[in-house]
Amino acid sequence: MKSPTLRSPRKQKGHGAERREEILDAALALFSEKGVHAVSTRQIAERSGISQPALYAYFATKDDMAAELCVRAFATLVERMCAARVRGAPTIENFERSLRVYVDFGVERPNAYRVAFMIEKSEHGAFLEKTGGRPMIAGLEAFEMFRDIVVEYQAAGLTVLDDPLLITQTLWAGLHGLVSLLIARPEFPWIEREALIAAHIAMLRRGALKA
Amino acid sequence: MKSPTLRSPRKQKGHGAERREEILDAALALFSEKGVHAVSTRQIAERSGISQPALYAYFATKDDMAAELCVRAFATLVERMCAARVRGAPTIENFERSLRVYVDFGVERPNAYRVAFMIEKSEHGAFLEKTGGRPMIAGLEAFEMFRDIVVEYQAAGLTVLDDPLLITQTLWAGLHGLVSLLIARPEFPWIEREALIAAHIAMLRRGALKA
DNA sequence: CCCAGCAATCTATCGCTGATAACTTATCAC
DNA sequence: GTGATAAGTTATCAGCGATAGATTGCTGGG
Repeated sequence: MKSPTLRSPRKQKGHGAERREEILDAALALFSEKGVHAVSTRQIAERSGISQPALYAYFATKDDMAAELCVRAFATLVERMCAARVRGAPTIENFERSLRVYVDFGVERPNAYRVAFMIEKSEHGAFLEKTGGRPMIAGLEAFEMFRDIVVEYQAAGLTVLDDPLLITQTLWAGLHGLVSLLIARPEFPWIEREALIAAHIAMLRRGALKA
Repeated sequence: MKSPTLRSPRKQKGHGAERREEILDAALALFSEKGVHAVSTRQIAERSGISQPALYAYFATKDDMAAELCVRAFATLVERMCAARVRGAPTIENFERSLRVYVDFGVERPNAYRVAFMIEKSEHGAFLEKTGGRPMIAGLEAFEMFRDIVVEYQAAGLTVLDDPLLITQTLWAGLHGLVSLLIARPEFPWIEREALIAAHIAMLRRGALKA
């Protein structure tokens, strides 16, 4: 008989990948609640129903868990941007829709967004090294998809500038600013969010596309 | 009876406020080298030439040191924006110059910028609470100066939109995106920095001002 | 059936962190 | 001198991420 109140009921063999998913589920929930930094490996272990060192059988470091979640999240961003792209000719409306996909992703998946673009190397020793730069690479894939979209509009003669890389980096920075501030400073006296996002995207579009 | 006479400062090696400045100097140097998170209170103490607990006679927490440095840095930002403002009529060139002041500040004082806008509440427990939101308030002062500038251009009929707050928040987000990415992702394959900054500012200007 | 082997999980612990408590010393007022 | 007080110290705390080594439970060969 296994009483749930017993302190150390050894958890059964975790069937490999399933146990790993359980840990990721727990980590995702906690990270989303409190942010990566505020969550300890002991908390993740407790919610996963295993001991804290057992985590290290599945992940080399705590950052690795965040990195894994981040990579997965970015896969969905690329997916969404790709979907938004195929079903639209290069028009102003579709351009803004593409930018909107990016903003929505960041607002909906703040912790994935944080790990990929807002966490700094210097902040925890060597995050980029520890995770092999995998979140960054996943983020770059999204960036390249973004650039491909920009190339379409530039080829159609709709852009103010000619260098697609310059346009893409500038637009990306513009979008990132809004997303990261909304994530990092939710308590700031923002005007109504929907209006702000719409106005921001419209401003970027006016700055990037002709008339 | 308690005499409210001013007490002469009984100072030892570190003459009161001087000691405090020594600590801030050490902290600033270390923070700039490695980033706030990567510096421990023991390192700061060692460079200050005192024991680690002695720091807590001058600062309630480590975050307090960062906050103090941040507030000072922002005072210089407001100063610079103010200076750039008084000597310019509302023209396109002067508008871009104002935006440029902000970007230059962020690039030159990355650690102050980080503490004010890139560090999150969730990242270290309760940074905002612990520091009484002082860095945030200092940042808001800069924001308000920025809004005042925007109001000038709006009053001169140069802006595309009418709501100064909306314009300011949008422009600010656009600028923040570039600054924070340059700070957080220096290893990203950016195009040449000067060209990027100029193009970014020009894009924001096109999006915000009429023709 | 039993038991060796092995992988998964445990308890215990390391060195580090930020922060606090309690003791000591230097400098002042009287 | 003699307390009082400010400023430093040493010793210590709880919590962190991560590691070492003992221990449990499953599994395949006899």
